[in-house]
Amino acid sequence: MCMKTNRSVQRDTVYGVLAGTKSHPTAEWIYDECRKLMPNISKGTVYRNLALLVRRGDVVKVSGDFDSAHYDADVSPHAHAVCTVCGAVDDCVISSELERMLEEEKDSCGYIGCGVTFTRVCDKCRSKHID
Amino acid sequence: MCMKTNRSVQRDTVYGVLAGTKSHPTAEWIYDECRKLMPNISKGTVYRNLALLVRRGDVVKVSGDFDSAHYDADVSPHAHAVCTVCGAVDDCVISSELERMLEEEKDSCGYIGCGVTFTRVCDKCRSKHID
DNA sequence: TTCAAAATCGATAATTATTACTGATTTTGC
DNA sequence: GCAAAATCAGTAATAATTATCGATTTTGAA
Repeated sequence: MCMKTNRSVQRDTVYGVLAGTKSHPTAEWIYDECRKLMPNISKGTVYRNLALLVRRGDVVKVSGDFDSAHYDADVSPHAHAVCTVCGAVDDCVISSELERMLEEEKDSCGYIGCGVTFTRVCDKCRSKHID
Repeated sequence: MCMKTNRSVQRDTVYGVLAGTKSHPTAEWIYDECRKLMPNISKGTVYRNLALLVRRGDVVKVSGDFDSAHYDADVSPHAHAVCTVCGAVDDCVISSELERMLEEEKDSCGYIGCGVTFTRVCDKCRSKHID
């Protein structure tokens, strides 16, 4: 059983599904994927374990404006780009200089975490809307 | 009627209430305040106008992890500090150097907006939890 | 000013995401 | 091996937000 998720095979599955994608999925998507591996896992179990993993710092919720929460198993400091049309979330490489400054700001003010979210219209949505 | 909100007195009220506070309130709080000024404004009207003001760029949703959305009439680029215990949102002064770098990143990548959210335990919550 | 078209409203119903509850099952640590 | 603690599946409940709809208000051209 995975070091990070020990004590339940369901928790291991939830974490494994999330860690295996770069799509920053919702709880619903994670639930669907988990059911492919473990057909009668319940939605409550997915929510409960996601909340626990977030509490433990093994998973982060993506900061942004969504109808439903998005999760990320990559807890290293990095920014996200969110499409204002379809809501898709992508990782966003920022300069190490900017990253350093954010870390410094965080540490000097005693903050726990920092989320940076840029908004945009993604390529897919832009190519559809040829206004 | 206000330049930014024209076409409806209800919209003007919603915007006025939001612009008159620095508390980054939820739709529910805004609704309660609006009712003090206009007792039979409906909740749907508050939600509809907030969504419209966000679409027009006169209001922003605060980026973060909340049970319900928080709004801000200050659309200038600035960061927020969110308490992980009570959810309170405060403005967060960041260095002009950091602000400049975020603007640069935004512009060079063609992003529309940028939200920076630090997490922390606020003074009020810290003083209660003397663990 | 007048009046039809467009926008907006209040009220309420419906939807959706998330959380809470419960008795059964699994895991842990002695 | 076994009792205590943790977790589960399933389901019910809650809370935030959106959709609908007939009535009212606002707009803009005649």
